[in-house]
Amino acid sequence: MGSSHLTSFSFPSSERLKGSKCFDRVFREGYSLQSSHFVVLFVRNDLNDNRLGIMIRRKFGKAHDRNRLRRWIRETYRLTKPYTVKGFDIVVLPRKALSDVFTKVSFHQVFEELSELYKRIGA
RNA sequence: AGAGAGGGACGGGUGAUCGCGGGAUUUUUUCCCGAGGAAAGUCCGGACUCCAAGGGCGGGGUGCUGGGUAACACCCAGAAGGAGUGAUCCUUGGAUAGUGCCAUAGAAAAGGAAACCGCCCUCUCCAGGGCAAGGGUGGAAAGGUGAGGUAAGAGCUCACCAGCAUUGGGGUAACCCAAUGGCUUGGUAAACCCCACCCGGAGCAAGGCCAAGCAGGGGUGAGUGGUCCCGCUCUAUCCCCCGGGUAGGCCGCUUGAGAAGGGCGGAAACGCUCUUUCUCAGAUAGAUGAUCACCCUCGACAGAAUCCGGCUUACAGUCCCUCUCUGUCU
RNA sequence: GCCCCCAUCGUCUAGCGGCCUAGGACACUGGCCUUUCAAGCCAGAGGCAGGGGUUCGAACCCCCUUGGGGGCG
Repeated sequence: MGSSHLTSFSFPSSERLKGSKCFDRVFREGYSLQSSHFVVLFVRNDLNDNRLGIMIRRKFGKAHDRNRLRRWIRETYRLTKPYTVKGFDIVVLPRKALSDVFTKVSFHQVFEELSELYKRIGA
């Protein structure tokens, strides 16, 4: 019971989306969900798990801010894993509106917004 | 107490839970480590790797002097000039090797030439001659100030000052001091340049190995192409273009001009030496975050990507050391 | 990550350190013309990315910062 609880929140490297072919497939065939600050693209894969990819442009901000946003997106994915439908390749993109207000945004706001989008995957 | 000057250290802490990267132990867990003073800009200097092998040159860089260093455009000490009451700070080769430029204004902007308003003499005027003190122009006007001298003036003469040259002395040197001489020589080298010293080029996506796959394919060139560019020289069936195929894994990859402490040398930067001291990120879609509790001053700038030595830029706040000036009290 | 390049009116661009208070084209505004619009003519507004330095004087020369763009196995 304890071990299943541990694995449910983990984030191994097999659950990360790698390779430009995989990204191209999501962009070409995927469905999109949008909020005011994020775009989530997803497409069904042949695996039992989800795979998460994050794309943040250099234009978004300095390296420190890009790292922070990437960690927040991954943390949100990790914490909402038990409530998310399995078997999809997911790509998360920040929109331009986020980079303008990013210094004032907290983790909770990102978490609220992204977890809503994650729940709608596959619907 | 106030106002400053110089230099250094730190960059929230502790505990718990979940999660991530690496290593050790091993077959399943457990333990250990895990961003910065700037990791940044890529502005310099190296180490390292490749460029078939060379050769000088072009070209580039640095710029008071001496020392330190693997090396530097960095650091330390000193010199000259400038700013400040001061602690301190700022600047730095050569303009008598040559060339160029100095718009407008101004008479004249650099082989020593020139005269607009002027001054003086000859003189009725016209005109001729002497002069550069004063005015004016300009960022800058051909040494400055004072006295003598003169028709008026002028280094024409003299004194002092600035500057130049020579000689002597001190200092490793930049330079300083003294004497003598002739009376004088604009600014700009972050303009070309001269002098002294240094530099081959590209960069870890360098480069090497393995696996898979495609087509041992087609075309141009023979003094063309490549070694950063140009020229010379040397070498080779080589180079380039079009089209096609992969874009996976491993090595490089982190122990190093390393850190801490002690001793010695040195004025300092720094160097030498010892410790059975410490080992301190190594990812590759790219690891540090979230939650809870407590405390304080409620946390700025901001994230390693081959590695070091600097410089520069960004930065909330806290602490320490040395020194200066002003005011008050004893 | 490493290595380069660029920055001039709203846009595309000229520009020997002094002629530059920066020229031209399109676009914009106002006027003339036209019954009206377009075209044409006349006039106007609007810029050297920012900060230091060299120079008597910088769009131009030298540093630093910022913002764009490109190349690589």
